[in-house]
Amino acid sequence: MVNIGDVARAAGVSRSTASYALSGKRTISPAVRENVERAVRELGYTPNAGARALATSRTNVLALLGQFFDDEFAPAMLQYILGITNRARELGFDTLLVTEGDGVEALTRIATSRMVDGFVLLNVAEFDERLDPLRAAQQPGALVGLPGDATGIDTFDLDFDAAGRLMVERLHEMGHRELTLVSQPEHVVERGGAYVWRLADGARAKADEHGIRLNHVFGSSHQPQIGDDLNAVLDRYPQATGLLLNNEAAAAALPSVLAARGLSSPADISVIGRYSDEFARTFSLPFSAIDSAADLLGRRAVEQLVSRLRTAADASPHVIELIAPVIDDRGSIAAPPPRR
Amino acid sequence: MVNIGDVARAAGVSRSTASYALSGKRTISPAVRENVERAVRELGYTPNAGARALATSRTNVLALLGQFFDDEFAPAMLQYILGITNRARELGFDTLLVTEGDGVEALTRIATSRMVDGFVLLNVAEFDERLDPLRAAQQPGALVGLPGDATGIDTFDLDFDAAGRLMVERLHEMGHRELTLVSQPEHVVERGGAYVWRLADGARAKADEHGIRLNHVFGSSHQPQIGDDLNAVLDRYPQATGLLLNNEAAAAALPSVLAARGLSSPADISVIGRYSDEFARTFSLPFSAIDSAADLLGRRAVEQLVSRLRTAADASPHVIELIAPVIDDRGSIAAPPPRR
DNA sequence: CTGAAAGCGCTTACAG
DNA sequence: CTGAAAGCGCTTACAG
Repeated sequence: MVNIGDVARAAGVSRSTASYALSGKRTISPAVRENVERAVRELGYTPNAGARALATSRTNVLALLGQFFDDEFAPAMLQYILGITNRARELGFDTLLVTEGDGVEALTRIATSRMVDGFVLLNVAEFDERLDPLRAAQQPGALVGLPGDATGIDTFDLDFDAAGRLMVERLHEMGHRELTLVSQPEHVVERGGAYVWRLADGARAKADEHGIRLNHVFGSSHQPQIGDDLNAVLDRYPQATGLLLNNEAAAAALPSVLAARGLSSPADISVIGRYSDEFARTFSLPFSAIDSAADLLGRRAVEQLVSRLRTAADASPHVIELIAPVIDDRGSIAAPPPRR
Repeated sequence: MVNIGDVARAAGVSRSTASYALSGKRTISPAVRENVERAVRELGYTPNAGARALATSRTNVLALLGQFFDDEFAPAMLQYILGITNRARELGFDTLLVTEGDGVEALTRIATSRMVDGFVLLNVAEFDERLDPLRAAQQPGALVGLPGDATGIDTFDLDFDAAGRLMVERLHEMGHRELTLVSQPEHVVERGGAYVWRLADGARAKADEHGIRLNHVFGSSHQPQIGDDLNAVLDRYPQATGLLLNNEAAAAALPSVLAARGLSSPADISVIGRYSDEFARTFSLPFSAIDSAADLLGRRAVEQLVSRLRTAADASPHVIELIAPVIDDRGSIAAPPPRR
């Protein structure tokens, strides 16, 4: 394989001059620079990544630590992943995707072997075991998902509290008086999936403010159970005129359930979901929904991480950035039907 | 950061002895070995990945080159990715996920910088531009997806020809005489998505063999267009009693379409899809389907790649492994309804 | 069974 | 504006 010595020889300069000509870290005479660049082109030279990492203590690689649970909605994860890998590349970084079950072990292994310059953690839980090892690591990190204690780590998430409030507020404006919220499975809550209760608490607060009755149930993550769950909910709360879905599987299942019951939205029932726009487009879920902002959150996390890498690691204070919820209107919100 | 010199000093041996004690590449007296192991534990030593890569020319990292097209079904990709990353880790490798648009440029960059020991290419097309650079690279590769010319590269794919045959055969057994195949969008074909015509050709051959009439249409990749497409197909071929779906979006859209038309499967129409079992479970698509075998294909590709890394690169002949299609029976296949 | 030393391919003070 | 040399942290012949 061609190395910088080959380039230097071909250009008739020393290895250090070749290196400087490429990095631009000191002034090089135009003639020499051109010779070096030509040699690079002709020989097809690319620096050896391992050698460069050893010399500079920089790898230009970020680690992306995912967590994939059977009872959460895996397909949604891809949006975060693509946002992160694409933005990282734009900023000059490659991405190591880490999916092993033991995130603590993986993080420690990768941090101490200095394979990466920084970490992005996905699907962060209320008490996330990966956070202390991350704080102990030499490399900085950024979180997608708000933990109970984000001290010392840049954090990005959808503002789920505001999302819950917004859902209720919008339906209140249209005149609804009773709503039902379908959340992720209770397992997700037990595991520390704070976004579930943050949205529920926000919805509850706003409902109380307006004197709206809010029913709250946990739905399954897969069909056909979630279909049964939805039918049960509709049976149990017949007076509810609006459905809030913080559960992607519920959004995917609801069209069939409504059709089977001879109901349509928004004529019979208003619906607001919370899922990514890409997901809605792929399945064309006909429901207005708060965008998960998966792509945006992933990109923001990478941007912050890289900016921290390019300055002194702790130069700037750590941020918690909660994205304001936005409803993509797909026409499933209207006034409730006349009282039966 | 603690290095092998620190370990050696703490154990009272030379750096080479410490290294050999850890690698087991030569016999070490038990006492010395224990001293070294204790030092490693106490100091929390992990070898520096860059230094090791430089010394050994091995990174223990694989590159996973994805291609994500807007008109194919992105969520399905995650299954391949997870199969690959998980199996790689089991075999001692981490995975660099590469998603940038220009796969040729990415492959060349990563190969020449020696960031990885091998490549897995996803979504390989009939004339895939990444194959020649892969053949030119120092590192071996494995493909998921069968190209027109797989010379010199290990290749894994579902046997789509057999899948098309199996779909038709199964419906023929039940007495169907006219079927409609809904494929991916025509754009996918134009881009070289050979699996589309391989399945269609297989279905066509088997249909001809049995004197079955086979209609073939290309469906959209997103709703609501795919819903319209399905309605158009049902209007246009009213005599067809079986639907073959080589299009995930069609499978996701069909339940609503059937419900809206007052049809049910299999009573009114038999349906066979082709998608991953996980996808079916997440959405509980009620249709029998040939499993994409995404997880299995990803794992097999990694296993072959790693075994090639562990022997001489070209020691064994290259394989083309086509996974035999298997139908997951979900009860959507039955005899056609009595002639209207 | 163990150690001293060379070498992997870079970058970057140091010296001119 | 440029070069000779040290050093990053490993592994592995070479020598004993």
